[in-house]
Amino acid sequence: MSITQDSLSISEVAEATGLTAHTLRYYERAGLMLHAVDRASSQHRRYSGADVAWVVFLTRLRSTSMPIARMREYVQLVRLGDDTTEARRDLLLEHRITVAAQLETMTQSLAHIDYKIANYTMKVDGS
Amino acid sequence: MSITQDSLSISEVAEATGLTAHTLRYYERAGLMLHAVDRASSQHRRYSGADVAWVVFLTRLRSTSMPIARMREYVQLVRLGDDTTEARRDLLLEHRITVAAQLETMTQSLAHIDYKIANYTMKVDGS
DNA sequence: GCTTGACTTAGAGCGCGCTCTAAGTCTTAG
DNA sequence: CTAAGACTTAGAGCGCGCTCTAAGTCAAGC
Repeated sequence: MSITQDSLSISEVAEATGLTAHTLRYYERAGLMLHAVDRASSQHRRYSGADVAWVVFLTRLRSTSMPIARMREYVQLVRLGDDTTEARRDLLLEHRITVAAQLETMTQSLAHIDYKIANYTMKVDGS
Repeated sequence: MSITQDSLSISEVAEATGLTAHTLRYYERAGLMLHAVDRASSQHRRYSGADVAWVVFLTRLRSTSMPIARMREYVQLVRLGDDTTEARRDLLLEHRITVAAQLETMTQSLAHIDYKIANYTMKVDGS
């Protein structure tokens, strides 16, 4: 598709980010892109490097379970420019707290699961 | 409700586990309990200590994102008794792998988010 | 000119995990 | 005897995050 060009097709971005083309369109519709993605003359989307970097950032928020609606709030702040720096930081800080709690819970649960695994292994291996 | 009695009502278990009574009934219907919960003469559920401990274990599996269907598989193995020890261990080991991956991804995403927070803080605090 | 295939859109559909509703039962207090 | 309140059931409904469908457009290769 692209030879040596600094914009990518939707399927290339899907490939690069691990999202599907469907999901990329959905994210754009959901207002998660900073601006509408550029189009080729064919009306096909052409993602810039910055677009891709942004999508990757979105996947980081998602992988930490930030809801789409909250991500949209963040995007809106970014769109508003430098005046919202503090608000953006606060939003991320708040999110950070919930992520840390999640990690804590998961880590503890994993420890309990590991304990169970160890017991089972004793039963299996031991006489 | 219970004075000094070793069985708990559904709302007490809800309180103790952080689940709702609705969810507790749902879990039972979904086949996640080792056996139907005992009933008082009023037909109200009476959870034993072991029942509560099991529910807590279920919440550990859920907090690590194990799907309900997979949890049900595990429960079925437990019901089948000692012969399934190895199968149960394998199921937990497999789950362990996905949880570890999740933790890894989340931790990395959190690091990126922290980096952003640090940048914002510099902008806010610095001149 | 025709076919193939990657894309486009609007909008419907889906799977999951709850979450709630409605109607009924039982126990206890007044 | 009545009313309140905690429970019961079967089954419907919901919110989220995709995921898919159908019909159409466009560009490239034969």
